[in-house]
Amino acid sequence: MPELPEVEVTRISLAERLAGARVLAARAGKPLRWPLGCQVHSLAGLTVGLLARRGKYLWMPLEGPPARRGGLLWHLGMSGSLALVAGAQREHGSHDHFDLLTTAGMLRLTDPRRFGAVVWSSALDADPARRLLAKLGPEPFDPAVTAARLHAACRARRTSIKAALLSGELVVGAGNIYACEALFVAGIDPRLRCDRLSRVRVERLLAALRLILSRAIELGGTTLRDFRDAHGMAGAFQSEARVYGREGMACARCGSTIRRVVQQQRSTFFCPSCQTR
DNA sequence: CGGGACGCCTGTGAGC
DNA sequence: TGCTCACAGGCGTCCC
Repeated sequence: MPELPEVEVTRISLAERLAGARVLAARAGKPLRWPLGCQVHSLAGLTVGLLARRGKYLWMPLEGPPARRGGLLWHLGMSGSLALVAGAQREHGSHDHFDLLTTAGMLRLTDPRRFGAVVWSSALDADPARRLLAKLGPEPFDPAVTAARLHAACRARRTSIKAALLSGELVVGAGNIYACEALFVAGIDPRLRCDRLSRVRVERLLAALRLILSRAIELGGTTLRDFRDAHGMAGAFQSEARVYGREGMACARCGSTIRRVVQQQRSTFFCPSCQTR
């Protein structure tokens, strides 16, 4: 589910509520992608700081005495979501794999496929957090990301532009939905080799990506099935998708039939007329 | 070294 | 109705 917009929507819906809250207890359910890396009871007594996002990860600082302080790095995987759970619903279900009971409510990670993770790290720039974030590209809204720099990065890669976007090494944040949608807006064939993109087309792609990601955040993300923000609200971007999931349907812009191809084991949707090589 | 396939895990919908 | 198969929002690891 969660690409950058869904993770950012989650962050926004949680940050103010949790800031300053005290951790009362924690509970781990079935194993997630990586082990937690600390004892659940060692989290009690720490104070939640301001939630931050890096790529599709959330960083939750946990303040306390120097020997105990650190934070939790969260990832929602394919099917994860975070919710502030009301008191009456504290009984956990079979897909609820991590609970953080705080003075501001209970934060619960629900993740049927368990590709997500919650990992303790003593600091964001210490392992294991440092290692997990080490290969991430720059944030798409970072002003330091310019068309010129993105173009230079593109010229060094021979894979398809779709695969390059998904890798998160050019810029982080685009997953399968937003990579497809941004390439549609930019009018670029997803099969085009990264190093063949002209400077002007890279400029259009960067603008399209920023437009799509910011619009998705405004709309509360995309809810295909599971995604909810921390208050249980579904996103609405799915109704603005122009190509993703629309194989065989008419392109809203030109009427051509939307196609699906497979690139690196992932579906890619595109309009064969609007998107060119 | 870059690039692509694999595997992790569970649920769902389509087709027979 | 019940079975099997394809596919699903991510990403670290392995192999060529």
